[in-house]
Amino acid sequence: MSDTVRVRYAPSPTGDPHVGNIRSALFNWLLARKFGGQFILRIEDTDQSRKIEGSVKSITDSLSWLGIDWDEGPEVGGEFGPYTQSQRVDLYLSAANKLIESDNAYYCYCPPERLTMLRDSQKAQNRPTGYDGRCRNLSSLERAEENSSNPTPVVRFKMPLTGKTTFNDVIRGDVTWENRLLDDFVILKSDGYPTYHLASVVDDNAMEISHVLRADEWLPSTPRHILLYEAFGWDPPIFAHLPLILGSDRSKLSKRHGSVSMMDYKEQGYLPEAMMNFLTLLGWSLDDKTTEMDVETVINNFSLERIGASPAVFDLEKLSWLNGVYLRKLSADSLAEHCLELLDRDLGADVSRPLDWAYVVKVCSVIQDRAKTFAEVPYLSSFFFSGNYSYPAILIWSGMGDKSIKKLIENSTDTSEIPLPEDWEFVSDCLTAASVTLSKISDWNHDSLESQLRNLVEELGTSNRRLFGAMRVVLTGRTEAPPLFSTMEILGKKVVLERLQKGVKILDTTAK
RNA sequence: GGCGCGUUCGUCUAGUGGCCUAGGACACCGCCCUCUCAAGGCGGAGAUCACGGGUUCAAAUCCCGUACGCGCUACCA
Repeated sequence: MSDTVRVRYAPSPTGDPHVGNIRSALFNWLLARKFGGQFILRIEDTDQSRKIEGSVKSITDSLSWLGIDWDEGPEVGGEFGPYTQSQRVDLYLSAANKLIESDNAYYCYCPPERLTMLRDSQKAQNRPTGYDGRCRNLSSLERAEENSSNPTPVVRFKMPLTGKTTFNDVIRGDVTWENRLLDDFVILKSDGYPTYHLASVVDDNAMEISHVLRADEWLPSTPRHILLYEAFGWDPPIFAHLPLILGSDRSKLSKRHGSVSMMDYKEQGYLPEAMMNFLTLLGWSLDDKTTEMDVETVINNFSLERIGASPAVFDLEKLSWLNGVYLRKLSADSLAEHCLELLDRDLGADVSRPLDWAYVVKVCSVIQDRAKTFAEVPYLSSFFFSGNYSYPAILIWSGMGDKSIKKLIENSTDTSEIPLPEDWEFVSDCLTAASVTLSKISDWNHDSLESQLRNLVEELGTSNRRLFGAMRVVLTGRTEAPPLFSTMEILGKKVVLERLQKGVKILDTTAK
């Protein structure tokens, strides 16, 4: 198989590509790369009404972001082009004519209204829907007559009335349909454009596609394609229908399930490596215990045999976790690079721009273990950039580990109604003492801050938890933040002393 | 309604007749680490392998049926 693999990803330009769609692209690409074949990008724009401007760019951007490249297609060309179906209409037209000549297809003059009525009455009678073949056996005289009232007929494929159609799906094995249950489907529309069925078959043949890997939703129309190949006298490619990707309610993943377009994930701060890894696992597995894999590993081990048959739910939580795994592998520098734009966008207006690069790198190094996506970084690090935050004095006790107060805060709408505990004066004194101790420190770094403050805990007769916890709230406005000494080192002496003094003031004014 | 596909922990999955008293990962719970939150380490709970029949010395794995879910049922792709 190694030198004959030619696969394609054939999206229609109807908007931003969907996660499931890109997963199909990925599996095709993986197969091509594994076996040294070609991966072809073909734009299926045969539905003029659904075309959306900018879609092709969105498609190529999504692929490129993930690191998926194509050997033939828009931008790169290739000897089987053009790779946009609207530029190949003459091919489909002559293919349709060939089928008419060989009595495998015919003109159908039925107006859409008749088709709708037909379908409605079939539904009303609980009968299977489908074209009834009215124009299937028109004489040339009748055709001429129909043509004068409807000069733009469609072309329908003449389905065999008997027999069965079977094909072997790599993932599902033999699948069989009764021909009499299949109707005469349209292959050429009245606007002269082909339907998907004709266009994909003609192109897959012309482009010498060896394997068609597409979503499971295409399985029911595969017998049509097989029959088309037969009518043309062509050899069909190998088919593999990939399991659907579902939303949490187990229906086909769609907009109602949240973000489904690939670029949304880029914007939400996910890494392409993580997305690639995650998508790979949706329907494929390396073995019984590997979940973290780089692209090379996936390519080297990829095989159709290990693709599962059952649909998979898109689990955002697992994606987030996996993204965290990749995010933690980044250097502080590259993490900073990824976050700079987001920080610039999301940080408050009081933060002066441009952001200081070295400072951002330091902040990122301490945020890294706490972020699952880049998008979370501005929030997680905002207090490093601005002291313009507020907190109720009572939050200090929550920071010191007082669970009952923590609960009170959670359950109250107005925290100013919660009275400060009796030891407020001592806490205030502790903060002042810390401020005095720190003001004497000349070598402002993590280790000396740590040793000085640990000594202070002893002197004050309090605990690490309480002193450090109180300081954390005052220095960050939060009870959850990166480790205190690193935070202080990054913040710098001046800012730390200012915030401590402000904290004492907040405490004292609240208490009086 | 018709046709098709699917069915192993909540989720992603391993499993291709004996290695399965069903393995891994996410999520969950507990412990450790610890100045908080994470990260990390360790451990736990969680699947009568949808159900019912066969075949076989032996079935999650093969066969048949049933149920449920999903997909398709356009001059969309």
